[in-house]
Amino acid sequence: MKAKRALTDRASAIPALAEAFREHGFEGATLATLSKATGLGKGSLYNFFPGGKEEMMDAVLENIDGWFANAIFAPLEQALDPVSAIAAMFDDVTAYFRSGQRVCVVGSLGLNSAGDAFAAKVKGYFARWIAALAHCLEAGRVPPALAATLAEEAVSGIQGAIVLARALDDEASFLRIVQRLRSSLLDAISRHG
Amino acid sequence: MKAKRALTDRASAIPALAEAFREHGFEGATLATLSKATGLGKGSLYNFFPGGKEEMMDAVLENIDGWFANAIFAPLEQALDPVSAIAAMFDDVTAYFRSGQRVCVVGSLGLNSAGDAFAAKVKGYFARWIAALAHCLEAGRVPPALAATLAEEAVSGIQGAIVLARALDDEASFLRIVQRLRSSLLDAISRHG
DNA sequence: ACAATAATTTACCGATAGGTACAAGTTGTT
DNA sequence: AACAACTTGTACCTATCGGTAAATTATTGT
Repeated sequence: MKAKRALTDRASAIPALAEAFREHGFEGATLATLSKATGLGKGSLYNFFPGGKEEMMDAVLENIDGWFANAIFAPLEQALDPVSAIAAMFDDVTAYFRSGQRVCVVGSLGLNSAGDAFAAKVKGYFARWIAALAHCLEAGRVPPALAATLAEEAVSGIQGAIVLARALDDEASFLRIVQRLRSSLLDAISRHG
Repeated sequence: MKAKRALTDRASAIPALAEAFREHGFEGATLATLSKATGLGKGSLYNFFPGGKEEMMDAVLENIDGWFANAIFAPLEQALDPVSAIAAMFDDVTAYFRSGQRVCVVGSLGLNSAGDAFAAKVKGYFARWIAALAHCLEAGRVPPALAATLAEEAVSGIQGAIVLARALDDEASFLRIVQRLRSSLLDAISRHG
């Protein structure tokens, strides 16, 4: 066998990398930081990610995208039960972002020029999220135009809630804002359904 | 006379510093970057800001806070004409953030650990904005509880709109989101006024 | 005109950045 | 046990980081 151990170890380093990038940003996360976070020496890090920090961040984004695709996007796109899919989305997102104390790596990447190299992935992540949510709302009989508006508003609103909760160091504000967004979407479905 | 020229030149460097910090973040903005952005040599920069990058960022935050206090917070707190104060706020904010293409330095500071040193100022900025907006809504006869909710939602929503517009590289989404927030607040006033 | 003061340039500092090279150690397979 | 493939630690590289020191060049009030 050839790559089995390599793959599992590379994969198991990614969550730690993600956490380091989350906390320090792409520029702020030094190789020393990443080494400490993963418990891997610099040599090992470059063995798994020959492309350096950029490849590490790429892997992190891939990993995040995979998680969201599986946990969030797929249920929305499937839309078997729009109401509970959306309810689940808000629950999962609240847990994922630790009530706003955990930064969204993807969102924060878009904010400074260090993230230019990842612009396409950042764009794809948000575009897919919004599209999936809009589709789910439409499945709940919300008119397309309103569905698009609400979806955009919800995804944007979640990002804003993270920024605010971090700035105020107050997760209650995150919870309030997200709760309102949730009600707004579910109300729309129950109004039109 | 002693500090006259010093003060004016220091002050005139601040907008350029702000733009550099906006684009690259605190860690990402190197002294070389800041030097190029301001047209001042490293030595001159340290002459005006002996405390280095941290003092530069402090000055930038002070400057931003001053601008917002004057252009945004004061009219809201005064609340002579709530409707036009809020309408003006959205206009000014849209122009200030260039329809979401310009990052909010304060918000982005809160996102990574590099901003820990400025946590108090970041918190104060958002707290004052929300309080001022809530006060203005109350002056428009919106009940206190609803006013607080709407104010929080609006400030958070603007931050989210910036994140999303940057991520999608689409200022139209910023404009749509902010337009909806504006309507939401003005409607609340016209409903209760 | 002149001394005092402020601003800028230049050169420099140690520390650390991201990244590479490679030898030594593990590991699984036969 | 032997072998190749994979993994890891160490040492090292150059560039640049934030920051400093001192010399030089305007400005300034008197």
